[in-house]
Amino acid sequence: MATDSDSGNTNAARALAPDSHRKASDQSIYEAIYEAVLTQRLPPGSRLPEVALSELFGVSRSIIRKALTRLASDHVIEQRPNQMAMVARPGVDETRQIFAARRLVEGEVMRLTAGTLNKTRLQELKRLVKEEKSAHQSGRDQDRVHCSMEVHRFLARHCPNQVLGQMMRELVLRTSIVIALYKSPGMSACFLGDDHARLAELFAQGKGDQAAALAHRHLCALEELLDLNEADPAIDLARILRPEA
Amino acid sequence: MATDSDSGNTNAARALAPDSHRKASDQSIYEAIYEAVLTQRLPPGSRLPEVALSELFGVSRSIIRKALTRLASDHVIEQRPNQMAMVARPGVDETRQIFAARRLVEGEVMRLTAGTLNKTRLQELKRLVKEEKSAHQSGRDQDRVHCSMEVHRFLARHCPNQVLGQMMRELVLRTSIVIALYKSPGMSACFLGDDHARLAELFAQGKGDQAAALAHRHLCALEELLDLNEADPAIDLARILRPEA
DNA sequence: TCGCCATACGGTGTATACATTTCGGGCTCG
DNA sequence: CGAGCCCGAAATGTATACACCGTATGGCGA
Repeated sequence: MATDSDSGNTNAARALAPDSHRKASDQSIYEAIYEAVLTQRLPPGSRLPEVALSELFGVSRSIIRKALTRLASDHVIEQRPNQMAMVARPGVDETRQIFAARRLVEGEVMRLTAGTLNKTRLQELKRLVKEEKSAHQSGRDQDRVHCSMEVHRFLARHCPNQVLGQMMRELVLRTSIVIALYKSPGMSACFLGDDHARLAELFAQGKGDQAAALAHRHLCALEELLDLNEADPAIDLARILRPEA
Repeated sequence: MATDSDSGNTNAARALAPDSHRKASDQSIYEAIYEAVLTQRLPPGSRLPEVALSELFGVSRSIIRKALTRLASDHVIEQRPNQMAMVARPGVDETRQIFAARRLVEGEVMRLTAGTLNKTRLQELKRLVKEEKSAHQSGRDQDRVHCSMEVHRFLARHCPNQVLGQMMRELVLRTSIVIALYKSPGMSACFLGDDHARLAELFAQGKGDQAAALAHRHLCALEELLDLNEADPAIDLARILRPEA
């Protein structure tokens, strides 16, 4: 069986900091890991050793520990006593709850945000959607995922209610994690991007309720695409071999 | 240094731990501060010096800093560089957003939770409501606040969707903070407890939608009671300058 | 007397040393 | 030959030392 630790460590290093992250603040480290998890460069279960990270970013473990504590608080990573932190690996039930919560929150964000964006913001949104489509057609899956996430995060960022916006951002991240965990093999080829384009259109027209309904369907479709009914045997084995309370 | 009542700083000490918290873990410290803020023993703006806390709990600053980092992540306290942490003091706009978010989340929690409680749980809920009423009639405001919070936290804890439940718990805490900040003078005498009793009744009958509607009205009424409209800087300044004796 | 500046103090920011725990390799015994 | 035990490497948990920053205090000059 492939050893988790080896691959996880190496991948973490490559996915996080190419080279230039000397003397980083805890905020920048938090954001680096956050971004890496969001774009699925750090897959669920990736291990994050404090010493390796401290050497990577050129700071002491204090800073790393602060960043990890914050990430754990946001459910991005799991921290167990005397064990290396790892990117969160939510179970099936939690996954369904995350989707349900996100449907609720994102729907309201849509309602509140539609019609409040000026021309510049709308252009930016449409550019994101366009870029996502382009990345999809070019087969650049990494970029496609990034743009898809950014569409949702853009809406969360410009929601008049920033409390809800922050919640939505956290849920978008957790959604990204569970998608990476439970996506079926050919799923990356599936194109949900039309939804984003239509969403942008509804935003331009200020039709909040319709945008909310579309987002709701969008998320339902996304959840349906996941292998939540019969988890992969590999995942089940991984879960069984890593017992916890 | 004199630990007399020279300033409001050391009030935190009295509100947090009488004496028995030697050798506490970061989790217990987190919970102690969390509980103190929730029950308004630590009012908004209270300062939380790391050294004082470390001596109070009998641990080093490392543990304190971890607890404070988590509390800041949950918007319980505000942390500025090179400045003492203080209990959060949200502005008027954020307060409205917190209420709006909580209406959304708590409504859904009601819908999901109603009808799922067994007899034991229902009894426990009714006992809480009863205790709240008793505390109110006896004038024990501290206990009344505590029970009122516990009613909502109880529902959040038993919501089938724990992702939403956790969100609701965070919103309940933030609501408690802004209530302490913006409540009008005679507000503590106002009795919203009947709502809680009716809520418990609707839960027993499994009427989720009605429970959600009631919770919505409950929260609207609560928000209306706050001094949010004429909240000019004078109020904030008065609160800040007050030695809080 | 009022206002300004230098200095001291308290507090946080960061790094590091040491203790404790976990996990894996390798040896030994049945 | 296999199972169990021992031990060491490595990671985290905790405490502490030191540097930096912000603030308050007190003196000095106009």
